[in-house]
Amino acid sequence: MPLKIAQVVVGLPVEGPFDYSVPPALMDKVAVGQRVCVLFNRRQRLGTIVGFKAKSFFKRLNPVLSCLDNLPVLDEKALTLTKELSACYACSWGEAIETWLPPALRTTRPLEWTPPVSGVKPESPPAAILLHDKSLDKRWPLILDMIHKTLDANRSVVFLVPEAAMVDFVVAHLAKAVSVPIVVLDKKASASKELESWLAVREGKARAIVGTRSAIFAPAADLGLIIIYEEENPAYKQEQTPHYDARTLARIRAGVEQCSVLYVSSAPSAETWFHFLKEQTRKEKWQKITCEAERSSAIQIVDMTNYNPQRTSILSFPLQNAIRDTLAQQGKVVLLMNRKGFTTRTHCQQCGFTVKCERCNVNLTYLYSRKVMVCRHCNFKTELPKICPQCRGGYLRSSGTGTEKLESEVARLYPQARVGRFDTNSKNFPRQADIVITTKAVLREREALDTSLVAVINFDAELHHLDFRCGHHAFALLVRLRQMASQKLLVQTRMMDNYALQSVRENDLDGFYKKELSLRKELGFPPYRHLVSIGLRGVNEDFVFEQAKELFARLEKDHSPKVEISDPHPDVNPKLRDKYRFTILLKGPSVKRILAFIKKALKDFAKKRNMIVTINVDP
DNA sequence: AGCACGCCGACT
DNA sequence: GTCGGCGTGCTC
Repeated sequence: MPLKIAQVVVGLPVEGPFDYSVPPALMDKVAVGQRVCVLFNRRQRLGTIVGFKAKSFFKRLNPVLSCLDNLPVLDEKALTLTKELSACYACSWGEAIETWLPPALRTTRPLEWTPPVSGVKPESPPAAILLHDKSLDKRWPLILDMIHKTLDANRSVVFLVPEAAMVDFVVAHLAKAVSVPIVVLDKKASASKELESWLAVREGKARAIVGTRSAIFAPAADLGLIIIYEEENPAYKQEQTPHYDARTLARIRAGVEQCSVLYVSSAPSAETWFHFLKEQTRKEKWQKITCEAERSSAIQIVDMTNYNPQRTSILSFPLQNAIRDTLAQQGKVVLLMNRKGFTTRTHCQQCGFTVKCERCNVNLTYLYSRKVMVCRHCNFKTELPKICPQCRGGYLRSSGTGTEKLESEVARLYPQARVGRFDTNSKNFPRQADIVITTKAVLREREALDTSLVAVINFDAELHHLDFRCGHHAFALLVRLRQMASQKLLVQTRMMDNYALQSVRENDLDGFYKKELSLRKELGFPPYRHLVSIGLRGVNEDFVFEQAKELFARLEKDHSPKVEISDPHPDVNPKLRDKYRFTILLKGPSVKRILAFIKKALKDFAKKRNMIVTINVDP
């Protein structure tokens, strides 16, 4: 029997596929992986053919209106990868495909393209390698060697970096060593430029690809190697739906393509470390390479327990001395602070009123440089009020230290030094400055900097998050900063016995992972068990909370003993952009199992107009 | 997602 | 009576 019916998925949160008839005129054009134009719910939409069948249960089928590509842009591997993405991150196959496609092809715009000549058979079996580099200079020869081997075998390389700002640095490194053209896939290019680069990859004209997270979908022909640079960076996880993790997708894609994965990091995530511990014993294909450092810089920990920054300075005396000594030797200093702006709280001394963002209910930060108050979440800006808007009497007083305040403090203490500031909004690093005040944004520049002294002003702020990964974040921060400092890393803290701090101090990196993994195991966190969060948000606080409680009751009803469900609770930021937010957290041994369970509960949970429900796997 | 259908309150 | 508000269901 002829297979006349096309199975089509669309980029909406609906399960498919949907059946469409194929008109005779399109009979020899349609194919699996082809983008098509279809009428879906009375509207013209982009669809993708994922299969064919002979008969449909539906009486009246709409026809496929047109084929958009001369040849299907999604091959079998892309279909498998997107199917997996939808299964692991709780979105529809159609949504996964639209995530895979470049924005220009998420429309019903037609495309003419020439397929690559491919079909290289892999010479060596695929491998997974963790390059744990305790030194910064030894990683590149190893990385370039693997790239050369892959390109020489006529296979392509996808090089992922955590943020767009690192692309140029990596491209510069590769350009010196690689003779083939390097193409960059990133979202900051215009849609047409982006499509141009994407097509160069799809047509097999570019085999060395550098990009951020989404480049994990690069349609590379004969993919041989995926590199995940600075693997521990949380930016590999997407913050919008679908909340995919490029590190996990790299493993999935490697399985589909039979290619190798190289994780590069000085402080690998506990999850990746765990995989290499476990897999090493099973398959020798998983291997960890450690680059030992020749030397490591000194580390000084300053106990701030009995220190009152109000009375003296936010810079402890040991830090002041260290800065003075470094400046005397013409060395460069970098000071880290996790708060931007001048002051972080402005309140009335008479009535206690605090200036807050009405949309997010958080204190506004005062930016001295631009003379405005700004919300760190929604970017709301307002003037600094002269008198208290509540009691109309008292004057407002500001407190809390940000990078701008620190800058003025440093300028006061070291009037002879050139002081600069660097954060996510800065274009170039102030290389001429003797002392640079910065946020974590400095880490993306670290390989190109020559810094003698690095100091963390308020290390404890890194540990106060309610995130189970904050121990590792603090650890990774210290490891990388220590590498950045040629002379010394200084840490101001009131938590002298914190294990992340201790293991960096003792240079006992393996010890950190042992401790971290045993904690994760004990508390039932990834990688031992998996978390899935259901987020509910909406304008009416009571309504959203009621809905969250009802969903919780539904989940509890057929409670599987292997899945733990938390009560609905307000988020860390309970109100953001005028929406109240609640979360239900589920914990269990398998992601797919938890998702199946959620799907069942969500199925007859009536969708509400004024509320958004999102699912986040291993948030 | 986004649109139609339907079931209740205040209007010419 | 009926206009239109939003809650609910469906999309091949």
